Amino acid sequence: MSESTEAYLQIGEVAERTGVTQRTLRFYEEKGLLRPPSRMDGGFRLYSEDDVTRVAHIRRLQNLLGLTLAEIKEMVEAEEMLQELKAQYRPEADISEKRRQLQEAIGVVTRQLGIVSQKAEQMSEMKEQMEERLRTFERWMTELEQIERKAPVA
Amino acid sequence: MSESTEAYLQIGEVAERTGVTQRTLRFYEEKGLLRPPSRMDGGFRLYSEDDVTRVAHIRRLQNLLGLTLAEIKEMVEAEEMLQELKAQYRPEADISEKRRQLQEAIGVVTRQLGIVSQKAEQMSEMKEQMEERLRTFERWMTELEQIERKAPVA
DNA sequence: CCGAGACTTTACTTCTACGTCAAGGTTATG
DNA sequence: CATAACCTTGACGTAGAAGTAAAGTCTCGG
Repeated sequence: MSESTEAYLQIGEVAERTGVTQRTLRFYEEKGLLRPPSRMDGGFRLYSEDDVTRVAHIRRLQNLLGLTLAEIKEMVEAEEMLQELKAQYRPEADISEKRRQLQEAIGVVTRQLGIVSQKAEQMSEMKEQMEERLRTFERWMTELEQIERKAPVA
Repeated sequence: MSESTEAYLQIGEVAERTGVTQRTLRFYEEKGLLRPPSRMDGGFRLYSEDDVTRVAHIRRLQNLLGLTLAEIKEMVEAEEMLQELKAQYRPEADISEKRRQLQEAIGVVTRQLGIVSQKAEQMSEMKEQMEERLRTFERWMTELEQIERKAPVA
């Protein structure tokens, strides 16, 4: 096989490399989170490295931000737009349309950034609380040990 | 009614104050996330202020960290332990047992802190990436506007 | 050209975290 | 003591995010 040009991956490999199941990959495709990949003549899906990256991204959005797949879809579509704009940045056609797209992309990212910032902040707060709690525990432990030293277990 | 001594709350009030439904409160109880509250003679649940706090805590763990209720239960049980230790800190009985409990609590909190720290860090990373992305978008927008100024829309 | 293993779609199932009645008991108040 | 407002348990339903099984198709190495 020509494993040189672009190194396409079958679903099994993508699954292995991303840590999700094949079912999940098909599911994401079905839900519009992954663009339908190209196919071999026989119908086998052929993914690109970009797809692998995207899956990783999706998972991070899920795990870190706890977004639903519907919400993630929105985010992913903004990425999509970015890619498109990047690609066809030369053809100077229809600038006002590009402006519109760009404006929307900025809106989406701004909202997302808001979410992330807020969560990040709350997270830090929580972290400090837990550190404080841990210090308390450890102080108690020290005290307990001192008591034990004075009056050892029978 | 004696609304003086401890100000117990019925499930409706707790629901209102915590922003979750009554169903959710019963559900959390069922799942062991909330200790079964005391009851009136007729069977109505009577919650304490502590319960309200705990529900808020549970919700934060859900929203911020995206933990499952099963995972949250573990965390909440550590809190429980903390409360217990705090309460019966005077009776000097069975110090080695207390030590054991304390040690376990420290372990749990340490693990939790690990999770939170990691997530917080990843969150910051993500935030920076998004800020970077946003700057890129805005730079492009500026460029587009300059182009438009030179060659206005027909 | 053939068989093992990878892949396809379709369909049904599971799990979590509740929502939504239903039918009836309790409490506070006029 | 009536009655509205509140609560009880129980049972069934649902949305999101996949898991699993079935039955058939494709690919590739030998």
